[in-house]
Amino acid sequence: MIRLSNAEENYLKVIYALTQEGLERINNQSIADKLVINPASVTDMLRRLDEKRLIDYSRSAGAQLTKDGFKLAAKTVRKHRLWETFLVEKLNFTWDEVHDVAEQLEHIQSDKLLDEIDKLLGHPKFDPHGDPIPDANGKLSRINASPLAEIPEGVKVKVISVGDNTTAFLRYLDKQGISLNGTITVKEIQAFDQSVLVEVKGKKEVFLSAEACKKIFVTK
Amino acid sequence: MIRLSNAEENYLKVIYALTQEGLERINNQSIADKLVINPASVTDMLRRLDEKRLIDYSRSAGAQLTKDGFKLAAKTVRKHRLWETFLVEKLNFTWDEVHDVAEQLEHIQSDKLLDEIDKLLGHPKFDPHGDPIPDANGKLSRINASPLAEIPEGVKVKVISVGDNTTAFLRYLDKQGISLNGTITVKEIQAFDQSVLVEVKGKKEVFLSAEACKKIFVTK
DNA sequence: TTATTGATTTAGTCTAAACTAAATAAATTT
DNA sequence: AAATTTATTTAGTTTAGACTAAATCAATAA
Repeated sequence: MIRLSNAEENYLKVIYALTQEGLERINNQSIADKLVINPASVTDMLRRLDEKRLIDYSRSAGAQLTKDGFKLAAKTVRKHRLWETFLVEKLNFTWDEVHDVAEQLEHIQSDKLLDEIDKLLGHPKFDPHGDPIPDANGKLSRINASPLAEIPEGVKVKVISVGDNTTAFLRYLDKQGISLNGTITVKEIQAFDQSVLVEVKGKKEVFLSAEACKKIFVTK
Repeated sequence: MIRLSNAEENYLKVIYALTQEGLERINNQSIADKLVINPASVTDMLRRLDEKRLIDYSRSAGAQLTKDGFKLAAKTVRKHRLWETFLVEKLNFTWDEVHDVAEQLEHIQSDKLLDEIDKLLGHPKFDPHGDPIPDANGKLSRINASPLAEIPEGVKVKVISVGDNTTAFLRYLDKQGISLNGTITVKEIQAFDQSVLVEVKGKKEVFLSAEACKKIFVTK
């Protein structure tokens, strides 16, 4: 197997993520935004990844993962999410503490380590943020979830995943009593700003901003 | 706390190790040998580490860890050895499989991670090779051990640690039936090459080369 | 003491991965 | 269609951390 640098893995991961998000064309700017780097740097790297046949890249078509690139990207994401799960399940981390550490751990090169962690955790399908963990072939379990922002008044739903893994957002959810698999009932959508009054776990009522509601994914 | 690069941590670790080995003067050449890099590169890095007040460096006196440098080096060693212990204790690694992975894991930056691993393992004092794990203050448990090469004929000893963590050496020991805490009786020291005939665990007799005997540390 | 050997440093080069500023190309708005 | 905005690329720079070759310094041996 090819040995990639951390930077290369991070680029592949971002292209993978943007692809999952359904972007029609992965352009340099969006990659630069995600990685918080200069677009000029992206041009360089995309050319190198194209050289290595990990992506197909052209100015007009943007970047697309090749078969090899997809496999490597999925593996990095798999590692990231397995490590996050491990940290929460085995080492008393909370869901808002795991992202940054997993960003480092995902670059550790050891198939045995990955397999043993997976085994220890019982081959989990979802990470602590509800994101699916790619299996060894890169295949994802999918759950059909909608953003809370699209749920009409009166409907009771279950929280399936969150679309923002930053400490700030997750602590905000903690404060509101919102956690994975918890239930939420939409009480009142405010017409003027799309914020939503919800009942959390059948108890307290809280307001969630429209922004927050786009990042909370739920199902019936 | 200061954030060091992996390379910087590796240099500090090597200086720490050479200091432990009792070298009177840590010179550029010995560092270059351990890291398998060019001595000219060492000069560069030692100056940078001196700049950062992690070592005191001069051509005549060589390199010495400062208080800060020592703390950081000990922490890296602590991480390395805790990870090795974790891999063996929790993830079914064998003692010959852990070194390279721990070389990567030792650079992960997360105090919580380190503390939780330590807690999970029950605050171990020694790693799978019998090397002492520095505590949070850099303090080492010491066991007075001698190389097997210095044990006279007829004496029965216990294996305490090994001075070479390479896969090759450890597999060799496995083959001979030698493991940590196992007993060895010195039967016959060969005059012509200092190789030693030993009885392992009161059963089979094997020959150990003089080289090997320098790397096996034992106690009575 | 001089010669030899070995260690260290200097000077210049290389690579990966970033940067800035300017130029060009493409897309959108007027 | 022209003007403006946005995206991309070019060209040149930077930094860390390595390299080589040559020069210098220090220690040891003849």
